[in-house]
Amino acid sequence: MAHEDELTGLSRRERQIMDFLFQRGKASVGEVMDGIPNPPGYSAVRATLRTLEQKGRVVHEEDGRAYVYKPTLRREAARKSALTHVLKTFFDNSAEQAVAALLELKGPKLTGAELDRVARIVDQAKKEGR
Amino acid sequence: MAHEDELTGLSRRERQIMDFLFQRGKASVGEVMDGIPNPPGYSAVRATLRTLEQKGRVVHEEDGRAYVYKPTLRREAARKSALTHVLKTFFDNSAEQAVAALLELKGPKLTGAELDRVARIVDQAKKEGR
DNA sequence: TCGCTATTGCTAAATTTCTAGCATGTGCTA
DNA sequence: TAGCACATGCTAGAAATTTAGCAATAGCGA
Repeated sequence: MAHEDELTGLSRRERQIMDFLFQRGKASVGEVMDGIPNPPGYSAVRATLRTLEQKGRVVHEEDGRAYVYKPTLRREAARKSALTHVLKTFFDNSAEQAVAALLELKGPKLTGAELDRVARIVDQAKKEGR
Repeated sequence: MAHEDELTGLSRRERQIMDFLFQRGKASVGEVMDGIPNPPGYSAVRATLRTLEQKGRVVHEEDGRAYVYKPTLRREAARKSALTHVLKTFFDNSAEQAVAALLELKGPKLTGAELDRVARIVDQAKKEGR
């Protein structure tokens, strides 16, 4: 299960930076530095990114002279992995409870239209289920 | 925003152990050791737990001679914090997308009854929303 | 009671993470 | 062309994490 370490195998900074990259999709060293709270110096960010590349978590492409980094794991897969982990850790693997918490989290900020779309998603799942 | 560090401020082992504690509710040193993958020795687990206690993340009570540790953050709050983070990092803060991914994740393993309950939750949210 | 086992307290060392800074190269512009 | 701005590669030191091991104590069964 090489998957297990997908989430746990990173140090603090590494994870912080990975999260930012997943959020953004891709970013240069400077963008990472500006984007994370309590950032270290430029060199430190570079070094961490280099480590992540060595670990196979990110790749870089060149944009002019500058490197732009992006995660190797597709967003789709990363989402799946993250949700699985949260589900297992905090919700006893109950999707039902997780959905409830999710809706409550957003609370009044969820519009009726959004809820309608969610309802449709649930409906869809039900049809496919049988 | 002392909340920000709620998730990021922990080292690798610390997070791994915290996750386990959230999952279990509470656990002794031995249980932690048996419960996590690639566990270090007994002493290492103890030391980490002590650190976590010092950081205020767990407390211990005594069960006979043995210490039993549990998170200080209530499960409710921990759930909220974890979901918020996942939502922000992987779903552009879209609860809708997250619900979709959640249902897809479980896929065929979701029973019709469970989906019904989810549907009811959505309905409920809709009513409260206006 | 005696010895065995399990547990904690503590100390210290190995390893990893985190960071800064210098050397170097490249393009841009005055 | 000379100098500035900005990027990378690299090295090495500081700080934090992770780990092991020894001493001491308490319970429990033979």
